[in-house]
Amino acid sequence: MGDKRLKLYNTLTREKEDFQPIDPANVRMYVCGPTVYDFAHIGNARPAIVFDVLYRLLRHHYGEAHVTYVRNITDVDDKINARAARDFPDMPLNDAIALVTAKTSDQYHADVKALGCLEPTIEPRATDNIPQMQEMIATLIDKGHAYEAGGEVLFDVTSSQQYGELSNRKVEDQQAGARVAVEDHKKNPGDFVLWKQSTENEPGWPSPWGTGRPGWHIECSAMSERYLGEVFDIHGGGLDLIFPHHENEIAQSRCAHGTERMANVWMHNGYLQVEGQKMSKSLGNFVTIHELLDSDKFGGRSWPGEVLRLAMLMTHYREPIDFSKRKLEEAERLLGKFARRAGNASETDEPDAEVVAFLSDDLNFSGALARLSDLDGSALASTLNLIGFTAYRQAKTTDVDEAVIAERIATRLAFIRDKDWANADAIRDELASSGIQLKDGKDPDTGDRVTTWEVL
RNA sequence: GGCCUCGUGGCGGAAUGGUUACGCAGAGGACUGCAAAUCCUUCUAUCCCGGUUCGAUUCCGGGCGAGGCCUCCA
Repeated sequence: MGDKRLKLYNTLTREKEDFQPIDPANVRMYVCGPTVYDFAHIGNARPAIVFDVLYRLLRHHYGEAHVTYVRNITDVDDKINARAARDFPDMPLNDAIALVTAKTSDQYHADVKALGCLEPTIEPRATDNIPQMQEMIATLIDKGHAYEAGGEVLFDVTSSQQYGELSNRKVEDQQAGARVAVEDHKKNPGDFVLWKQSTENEPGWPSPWGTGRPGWHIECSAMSERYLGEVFDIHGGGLDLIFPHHENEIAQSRCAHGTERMANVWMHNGYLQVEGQKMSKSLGNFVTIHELLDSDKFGGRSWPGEVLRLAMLMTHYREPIDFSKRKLEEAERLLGKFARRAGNASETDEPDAEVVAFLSDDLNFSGALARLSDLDGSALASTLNLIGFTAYRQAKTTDVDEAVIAERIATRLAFIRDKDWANADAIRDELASSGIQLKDGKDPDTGDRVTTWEVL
């Protein structure tokens, strides 16, 4: 039976299973990363955050040195080409592409860092793995799973008995649907591109099938093999990738390697909506991570990265999430409460076992959250640290002069002793306007007023 | 047309074959000169119809409703 420490829902079997690593000394996870043609939107933030929590949890269970997390960057894609041509029409296409991919991937790194995500162990780029892809394509041709036609190399979906297993689709049904573009050179409408020839100014690499570029699916198969082996533990991504992307990855890898599976556990996060509607450019509710963090485009203000992180985690990763200002506000209040309860405690304790147990049950973050409310001090700080919250306490403590505040508090207390409420309240308002919130308490022994403060 | 999810209180959101977590909001209270913070108490819920069962929100079937994929969108 499986390892009882962790249960994960597996899209392949549609069941929650005990997780059993192939090699506990090296637990291997692959997550589909961004295609760098445009800044990541808040929907893209969800898999980054969800699988970051899983990565941290795996490291907790198996040890930091025993988990390998690969998240790719797709930097060869026709959408990138189109964007580069649009944005830099006067530049040679390949130079424009380099500019677009560099700028976009830099922003992506800044975005996910602000969201509290650890860097993956390895972040391969598609363009650095072209030989690996070509090798896999050659193998697929040799084994009769792929063929050349019309200047392309195509995967023959009828060559794999199990094609459709992940998405529960049958090749015949696809044909019946007839919405797949039928192209003359394809043997079957569902056949997909492994390699396509490039024109002179499109990005291209020499190959036995002409100078060209890889199809979208082959890169993940090639890179996961290179860094994680032919069969690995967990493959993650968004729900919308189940078909065709993941289905095709599985077909490629399984057929090239002759293995029963590509990854043992397939995990998919649910979709995101904004204020009850699908996010789309036409509705005008399309928001990038960058805009949420650094502009007032969403809800009329900017939001700290950890607020976005917490808001994203408040809904179970497999459920659809309705992203809203109200949710962000609730997350922010909660983080503020955590900051007060954690105080200045160090993060040296072991993370709370109950929280770990909740998370280990297919990332039940809501249960974990309920338990977090019972914790304080170091236990709270350490547990929050485990799931990637560290900035919530320091974020806003810059730029305050404690001596000045102490002086103001003393002055106010003197006014209060004289029952000069007007002057006392003036000081409180003055500090409030500069972001300092005073809190009056009572010394339990003497009964004297004790005033503390925090940054709003 | 095929396939996949999901329907829990005002909102968010867990869990469960037998007292329905928790958070936010609301109400009341303690504390306070007034606030803020904190603490205590408290009102609201399992879409509809069948079936299995001693008992279903949970399992099964049907219905209704919502969303998604089938088009190189996480």
